[in-house]
Amino acid sequence: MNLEQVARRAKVSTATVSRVLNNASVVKSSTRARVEKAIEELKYHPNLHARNLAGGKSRSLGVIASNMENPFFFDIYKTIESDAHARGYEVVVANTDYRSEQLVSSIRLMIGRRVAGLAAIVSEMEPALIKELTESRIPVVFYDVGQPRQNITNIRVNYRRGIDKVTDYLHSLGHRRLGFVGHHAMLGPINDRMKAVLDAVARNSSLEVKTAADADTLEGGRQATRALLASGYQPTAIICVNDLMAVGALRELRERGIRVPQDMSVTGFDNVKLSEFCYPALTTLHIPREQIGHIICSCLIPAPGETAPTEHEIVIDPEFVVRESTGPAPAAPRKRQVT
Amino acid sequence: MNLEQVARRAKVSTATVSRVLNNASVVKSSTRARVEKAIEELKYHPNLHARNLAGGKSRSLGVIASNMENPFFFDIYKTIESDAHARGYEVVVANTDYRSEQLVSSIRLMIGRRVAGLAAIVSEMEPALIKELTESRIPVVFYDVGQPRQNITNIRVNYRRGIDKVTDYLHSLGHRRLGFVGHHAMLGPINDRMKAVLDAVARNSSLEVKTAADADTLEGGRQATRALLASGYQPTAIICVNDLMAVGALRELRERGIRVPQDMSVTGFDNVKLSEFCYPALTTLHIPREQIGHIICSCLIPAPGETAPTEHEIVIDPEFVVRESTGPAPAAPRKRQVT
DNA sequence: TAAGGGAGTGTAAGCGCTAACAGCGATGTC
DNA sequence: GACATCGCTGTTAGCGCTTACACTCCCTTA
Repeated sequence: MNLEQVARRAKVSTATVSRVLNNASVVKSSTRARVEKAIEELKYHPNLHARNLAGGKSRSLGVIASNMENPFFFDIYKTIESDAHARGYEVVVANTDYRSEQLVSSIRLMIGRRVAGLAAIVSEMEPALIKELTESRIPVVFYDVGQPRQNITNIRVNYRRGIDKVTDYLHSLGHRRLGFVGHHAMLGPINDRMKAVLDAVARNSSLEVKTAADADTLEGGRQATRALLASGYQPTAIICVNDLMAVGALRELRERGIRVPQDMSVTGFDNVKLSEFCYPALTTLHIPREQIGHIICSCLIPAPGETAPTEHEIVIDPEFVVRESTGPAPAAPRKRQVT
Repeated sequence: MNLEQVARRAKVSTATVSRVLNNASVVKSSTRARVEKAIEELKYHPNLHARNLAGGKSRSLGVIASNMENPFFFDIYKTIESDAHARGYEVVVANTDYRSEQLVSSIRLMIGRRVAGLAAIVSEMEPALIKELTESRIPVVFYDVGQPRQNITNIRVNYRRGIDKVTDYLHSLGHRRLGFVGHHAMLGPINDRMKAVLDAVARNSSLEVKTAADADTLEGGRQATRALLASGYQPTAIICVNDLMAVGALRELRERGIRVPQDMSVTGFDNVKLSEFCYPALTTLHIPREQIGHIICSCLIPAPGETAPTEHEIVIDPEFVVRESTGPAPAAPRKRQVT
């Protein structure tokens, strides 16, 4: 089933069929009708590869994320997708599972597909990629990682500011022994969150902290919390690298009979929808995912009659959201509870 | 940057470059090295569209889901993706948001991409699609909807059996007034779940039920529950169409001061990971998502040296999982509580 | 009435790649 | 020494589409 067969059946040339497909208005309506009829009858579906090849363009965006299972990434993706659709673009996604070799192969794949723009919402990085991407001339937006370049825009979150709000708040509630639950991606930005905690502790000699890490999942949050407590360390507050893992932490604490927030405070990060729906609802830091999605799209899709945006680094300040999972530190040194 | 430029730089023909790219073993290793060097230096990325067009094949699968935000769909997708990767296939996804016109356009898109196989994990349907797909000769797997055909395999869940387990269980615990929280996709399979509840109630005159529906999200579950209770109806158990919405229901109940399971029992469906991590953990029905993913892949990707599978309908029996969210019906007619 | 122009359609040259086939030295065989 | 064989590489015809350009009517306009 190709253009030619449709053309033959409609008694026109392939060019005319192509014009109908791309609804160029030059086609006479009677001709158009004939062609459309033929298309319908033949159940013809244009070959997108041929189209892209011949057209040279692609009207599609690539989105690469570390872990789509985490609603944080998904929410950004969702926004990008709907913005892109609104402007007639397709979007194709890829997961990296926080592995940089996956990042590399995904980016190669996207370049191979000749996407019109590429968003990398990832925590891992491969330095060589920057050069490769620069030379590809494709508009790129990196979230969290990478460095701004001619065609590369960076979006960053001011983790330090965010984490400081959390540690200050916890400190003001009397917490002194902190725990940090992170995930396995020990690269740049995640470390930013962790380092921000460590720095805050370093600045204040009354504070201490211990860390644990596991996979970026509900189960991972639970395991990391288990590991943190198994060591015998008795924090009064646990700062989690994100909401998903915080919900996992909540579960582990509940099973140990440790009440939140009476016995232990817990904080998340991202302000994912789930953080309002879990119990207790999470104190967390809001990252404006929709806004990020919009920004990404506006960087990637040139507004009609406009040149590429010149802004190269955008910093976002997370907003502190207090809910139910934090409270005053328990007054007396709490006896370790066993389930 | 195309094959020809690489060929020129490496002083070989385009065919040889192509052979290197497809690592045909016939190329002399010294030649191969020269070509690889040229590829590296030119930062050459083969154009996938040209490749697919010329090759005629595609080694990619399409996966279409109603709502990737719901971990149920995502888990299946994840399994398909990893199986596909293991066999050297790419997978490209699309969301339908439960809208059948989106389904149609997504399927068209996939056909246009000439995917090697197509999985539709959707609850909505468009009858005309079946014929279109049959004629496309692409191997297709439908989950929940559609009818088996020459090239179409169907996977179904025996919702009736599952729901019966739930209603029987609730009945044995003394529940008589039931609520059902569904979502807006009022087509086939979802209705199956709802109809199964209605039928169970019809079979047993001591039971009554009232239904409400909203979006398939946490928030939707909460809203539907609110609507259900706002009517003044006082169920002692709420059966939710899936876990995600059940977690939303849990939230609404908590805010109203209705304790689960003491004042109200709640059940989910799917046994998504979240159902273990929410509070209280959900009584639910397990649907083996990984198994489904594996089945789909095995239907779509022909095993080497094997013909297409002949199995056309596969029925899955959900398994009942009792957790914390269900308990005996409250003894006395409960006074309506206000927050 | 002839020239000009626009509306609608056809022709054909690619887009970048693959793969069948051809070519061509070097080696082996009788 | 003639010839088949093998290992490697080049030539080239598409894959299905888009699009510049050419062309044909038919309608204006002077």
